[in-house]
Amino acid sequence: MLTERQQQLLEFLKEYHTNNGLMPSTREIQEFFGFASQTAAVSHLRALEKKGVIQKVPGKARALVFPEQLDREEIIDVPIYGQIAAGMASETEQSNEGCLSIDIASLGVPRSAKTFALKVRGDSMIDAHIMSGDCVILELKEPRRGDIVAALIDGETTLKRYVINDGMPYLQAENELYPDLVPVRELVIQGVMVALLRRGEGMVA
Amino acid sequence: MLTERQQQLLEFLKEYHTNNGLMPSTREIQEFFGFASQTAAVSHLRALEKKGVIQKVPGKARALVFPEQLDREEIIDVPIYGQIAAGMASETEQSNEGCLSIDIASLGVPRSAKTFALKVRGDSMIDAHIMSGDCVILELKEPRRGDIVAALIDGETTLKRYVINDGMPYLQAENELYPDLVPVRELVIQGVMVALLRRGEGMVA
DNA sequence: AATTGTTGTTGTCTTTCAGTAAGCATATGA
DNA sequence: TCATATGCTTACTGAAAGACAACAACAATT
Repeated sequence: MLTERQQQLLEFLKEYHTNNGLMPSTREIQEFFGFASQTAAVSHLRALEKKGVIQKVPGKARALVFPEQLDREEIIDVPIYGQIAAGMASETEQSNEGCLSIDIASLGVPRSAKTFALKVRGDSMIDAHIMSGDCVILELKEPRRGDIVAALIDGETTLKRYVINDGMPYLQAENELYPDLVPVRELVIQGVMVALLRRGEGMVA
Repeated sequence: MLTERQQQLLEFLKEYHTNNGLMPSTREIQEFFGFASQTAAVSHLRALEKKGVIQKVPGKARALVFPEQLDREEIIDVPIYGQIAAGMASETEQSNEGCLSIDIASLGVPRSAKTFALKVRGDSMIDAHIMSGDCVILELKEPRRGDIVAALIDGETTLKRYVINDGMPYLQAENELYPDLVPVRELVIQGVMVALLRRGEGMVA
């Protein structure tokens, strides 16, 4: 549908946008492609708009938008703090190992929610269908009974189910091989699981 | 850290950006807040930049960026076509039920990959820890043995493991209660699973 | 043979827009 | 008390940037 030249232009727009967070002006496009005239860029943009791959807002500077960006939900950036059951001494230690960017609608959390992510290590939650290597997204909020939580228990963080029995909260593994973590000295809930992201093709049983 | 007025300004910037896909000019900010001067907007922006919540590119029009947007990976929009094992007559029938926007690094697919998503219905893949209600992300590519695939088999689409035995490909459920889908009349692979998104807090066992 | 789309050119015009100077009142912390 | 941050005002400048007119060569259709 797009010609080769138009494809090149679109690619430049995308690259410029991801690098700079804004759109190039027509003269910047002109310069990049070595046009002698600014009008060349303009007419190319017109062609791209006609084919629907960009939208222009007339009269405004750098006012090009990708249509898909417009009807996209708001994106939030969930920091990945590290691995669970493998450290994470305290909440403040943010060993920021990258970010997970996803739209709020798919995550299903309010816009104001404080969220973070942890990579799961171990199979203590396998019966809740949480595998080793999965990335769990947690929200900072009060847990309700039955929630899966990341908890700091006696110095170490684990992912377990939060259960209340006779008014006594404790942690339950979802694997018969693991014992419940009954009455504890200290129990600090660090986050409540709200979503899970599994990645990778080599999903061998 | 931010004053109330600065918070209002930031909120306006975000709202304007999500609505229009670009940043407001200083004069548009002025107009929105009813300032008599454009300089008021400028100095507010300067304050916001000093506090690190926005970045300005000097000399360029509408050149405000949110820092988190800059070090963000590229976002791709994965269309959700519908439910699996519940229809989807053909590949072209895109009953677009929203979109899942996520950064490519977290998805783990190349930028050029053709992807789509399906909501899982049923528990035939429960032993591969794919639950009913999960959202599987699939890529349009050739399956390799052991991959989990969405396949059109005799008119209906299902999510199964792709197995080759004696040069004969067939589909295997990951649940003892379900039979293998052995030699078939037609076997069209619609996508290979590359990721999975589980959502919702009520993750009761 | 005629029309439309692509890919350009030279020029010109006008608006948008960022940036600065200079000033003023009110808070807030050192 | 003095400096600094906040939250504005009026007035001006000049570059940045969009838009248009007119033209031209070369496809690809119709």
